[in-house]
Amino acid sequence: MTPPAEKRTPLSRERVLRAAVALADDGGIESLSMRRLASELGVVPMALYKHVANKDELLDGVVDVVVGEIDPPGTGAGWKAAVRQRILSARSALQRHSWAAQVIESRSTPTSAVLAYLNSMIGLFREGGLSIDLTHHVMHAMGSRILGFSQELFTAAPAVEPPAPAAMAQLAGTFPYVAELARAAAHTEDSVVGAGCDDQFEFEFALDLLLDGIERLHRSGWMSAQ
Amino acid sequence: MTPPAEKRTPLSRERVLRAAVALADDGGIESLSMRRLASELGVVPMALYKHVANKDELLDGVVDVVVGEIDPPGTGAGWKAAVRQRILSARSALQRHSWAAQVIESRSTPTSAVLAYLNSMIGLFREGGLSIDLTHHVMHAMGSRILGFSQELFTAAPAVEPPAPAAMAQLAGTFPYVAELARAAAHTEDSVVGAGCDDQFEFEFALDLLLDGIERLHRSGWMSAQ
DNA sequence: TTGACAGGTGTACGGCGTACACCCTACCGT
DNA sequence: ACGGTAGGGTGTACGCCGTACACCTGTCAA
Repeated sequence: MTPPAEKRTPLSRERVLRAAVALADDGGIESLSMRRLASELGVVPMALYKHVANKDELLDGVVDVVVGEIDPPGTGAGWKAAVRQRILSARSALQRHSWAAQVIESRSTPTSAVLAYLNSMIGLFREGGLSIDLTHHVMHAMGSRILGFSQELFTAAPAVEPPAPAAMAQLAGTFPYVAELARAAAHTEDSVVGAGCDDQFEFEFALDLLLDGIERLHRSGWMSAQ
Repeated sequence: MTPPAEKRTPLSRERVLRAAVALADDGGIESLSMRRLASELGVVPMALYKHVANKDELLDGVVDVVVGEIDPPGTGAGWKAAVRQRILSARSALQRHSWAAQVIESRSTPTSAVLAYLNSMIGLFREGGLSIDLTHHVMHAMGSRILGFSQELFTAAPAVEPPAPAAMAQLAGTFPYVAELARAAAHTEDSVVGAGCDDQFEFEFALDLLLDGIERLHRSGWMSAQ
């Protein structure tokens, strides 16, 4: 009995993927289910399967969306600066979608967008003059950090609870070194409120530690035993 | 009607955790469900909840089991050798349970076994003479590698399929640098059949890159800007 | 004897991914 | 004008998941 009404714009793979990213952005990755995504799009769950083969492919798709947000490599400057800048760009893309790292890690096979990114990254090293041999090992050494992963031990939410007064005392007794380090980190909180550590600083510290080491190996003409 | 029969030994938290580890060891992490675990133990699913609060706590428990397998720190030698050896021990524990890295990463809060491990790791640096400041940033820089994580971009199963002849050609066209690197890696396969890369070598390469950089910073009296 | 308690059971609910059969609409060549 | 085909949305159903809740049973202390 409803008049023709405005006919909703039909689904499309792209619309599905964008909605999936949006859904994960607010609500976290665990709220991205086929059923919820469908209802978000005002559609029955099975309708999605006309546009993505299954949930795995959906996840591959959202990974491609996120990776697509990484800036293209800059020009000029040396390989070191170019690599550094690109990785920081990747990191900021990952930070815009806090669930993305976890999803990328869960994939067993790289999507072609990821391959394209890796390809251009390898290119930066090679065109910077690094040998294939060194470039190969360097890619392994950088690992997922190349995609901007922080690789922290625990993403932790202690941002919400300060140190907790009593817990701190017990910590000091059982894990004195951890406690000492936590205290030291708390002092340096010239960053935001009580977040503890300056993630950006830590990331760049680690990144530069690696890049400097690589540069040293390169300059000394390092190569693996035969 | 069955006679009293031999009464099965009752469950216990430890028996549950051991069975969970065994179940994940063969069958992978996705085959570790409360229901399957229960049936493996000849018991009804809800029985498990008398020994673990919920699945999250079960996972925390299995993490503790795995972390408990890491060798205690060695004595003598310098901090660098001690750290190196301990991390390699952690790595071998993670390799014995290939699902463990993924599980540890999925936890949002460190179990106390992990904290104990971290504590002793921090201790190695501190007792080796590194400043609190440097130790702090170093712990961040090492990140999950401290637990033996490989941090490869993709664990990939290309071990089962060699390079695939046709795919390789297309790869060369679209991603020339990736292809070049893949070819280079394939040459060096002095390791096993066609696995491609020597994971152990790559891990130690990255580890030493970091440790050498850290040692250099330490010797030069590095400290963060105030 | 009683009663508390630890530990195993059975039933049930709501969520998940997705197989399969269906239907409706738009567009095609005749 | 007309039947055919195909793309895209639907409805139902299955088997899996984690787990809340009420229940039963055996053991041991008081």
